[in-house]
Amino acid sequence: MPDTAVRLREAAFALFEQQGYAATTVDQIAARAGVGRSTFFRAFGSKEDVIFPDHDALVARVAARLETLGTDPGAAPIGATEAARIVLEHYLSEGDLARTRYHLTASVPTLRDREVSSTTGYRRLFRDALRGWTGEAPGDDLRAEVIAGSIVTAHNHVLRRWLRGDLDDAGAREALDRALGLVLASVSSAVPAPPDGPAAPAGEEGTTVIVLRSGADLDEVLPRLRDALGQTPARGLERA
Amino acid sequence: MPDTAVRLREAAFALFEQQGYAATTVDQIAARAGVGRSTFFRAFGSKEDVIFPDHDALVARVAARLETLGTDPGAAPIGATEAARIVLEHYLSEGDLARTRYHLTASVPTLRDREVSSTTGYRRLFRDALRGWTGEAPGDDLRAEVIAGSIVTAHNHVLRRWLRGDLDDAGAREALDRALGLVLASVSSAVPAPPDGPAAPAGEEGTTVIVLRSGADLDEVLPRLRDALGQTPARGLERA
DNA sequence: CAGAGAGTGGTACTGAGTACCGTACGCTCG
DNA sequence: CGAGCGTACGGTACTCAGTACCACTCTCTG
Repeated sequence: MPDTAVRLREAAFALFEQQGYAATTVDQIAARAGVGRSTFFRAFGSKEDVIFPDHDALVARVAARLETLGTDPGAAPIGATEAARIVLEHYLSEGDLARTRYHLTASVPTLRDREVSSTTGYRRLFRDALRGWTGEAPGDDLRAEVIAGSIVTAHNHVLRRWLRGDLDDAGAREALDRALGLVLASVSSAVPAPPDGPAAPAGEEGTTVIVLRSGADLDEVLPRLRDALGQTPARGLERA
Repeated sequence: MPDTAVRLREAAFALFEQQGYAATTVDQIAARAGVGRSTFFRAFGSKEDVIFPDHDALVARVAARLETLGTDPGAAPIGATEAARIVLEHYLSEGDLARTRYHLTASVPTLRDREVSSTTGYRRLFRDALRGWTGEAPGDDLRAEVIAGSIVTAHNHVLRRWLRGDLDDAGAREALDRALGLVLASVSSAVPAPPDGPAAPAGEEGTTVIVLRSGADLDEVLPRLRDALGQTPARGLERA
């Protein structure tokens, strides 16, 4: 990052913390950094961009890691975990800068929207990479989307706890491993057998049964289950 | 919606489709609707808001449905499914208006960000409601976040297919049932025992069974279900 | 020394969003 | 019936983000 951009970023963060984001004008930032207004917009495209500087580079690194995933069923969870760790490590290396940004984004709706929309970029990245794992087609990739979303959610959950100060660096790394483990374990039951053909496995026509809080009265439930299934032969959601 | 707001919305959509979003000014919208510029900003807070009119009301309806969830382990998935269906039905009732908005949001980055950030609102809604199910604390609710995110992802996946025209109304309703079933099945294994503490309903010990895509092989499934229940006597998720 | 190119500052403009004021319409209450 | 009152509207003036453009000044090179 060029020298001018660094001075602008420092000036911006100082003013934001002092007067708030909305009350700070680009003129003030440029003046404090000792440069002209044009220079600010040349360095950062917008007032928001000064908050999220090297975001694009981070996305590129994650994308590069995810591109090596392939279709190996075992490699996908490991690669995804490593990709998520890249993002976490980036924030850890930022230290207080990341925490300052967190307090800004938490309080300013505009910045929160911006951050949220950036997580969508990660979701897309993981989704596209995971398609090789789930064997789904681009328009019809529910499982890949759900798994990708869960990974990003798990990462952000841990990151937010670190940003709030609930976790130190080591604790965050540990928590990310555990969170991703839990997510991938509960989610990989939705991943079918490795793709036989190019598209979805056609032969799978089984019955999926979810049982919640099954008590001792199983023999009482089964007949009612049979009734329920008889009433809605094709598909449906029944509560017995 | 007042008469003036309707005229403004129609004028806005017409101009957006004709000239594009960025090239259309608020002055033009107001002029076409036959009102002053002030009136536009009184009716909608901003140029973006005219695209997402009754969004707040929809959020409120979903929130109201989710508030009745409680801690009953069986009620949570059903209530969440119904809440998601409220959103889908809203879009279905909008018809072409929703599809026009989709094409706008798909092509204009600003509007896409806006829509993405609105889905975060739904995620929060579901997460908070699901906490009673997972028995987690507000700061430490990874499972609730993952499940909420998965529900929203599944809903949006189906919605997007409908918006693209891949699904008709009936197909969308059907697909939502299936998608939520798949998501809840793969995810509810991550839900631990219902909280033993004060939140748990003490007397109710029934068995909740959700059946999805039941085919003709019921007699083949039931023994395996019995086995599965035997293996995990307290609770669990099995895929037969 | 001449000239190309990059980084910079300044000026002028568009357009969203806000604040404020005057006014017209419809209402109720005396 | 008329006086008051609240609401919706139109208009003006302003701030500020973002864009376009031009002029200047270095530095590096032929």
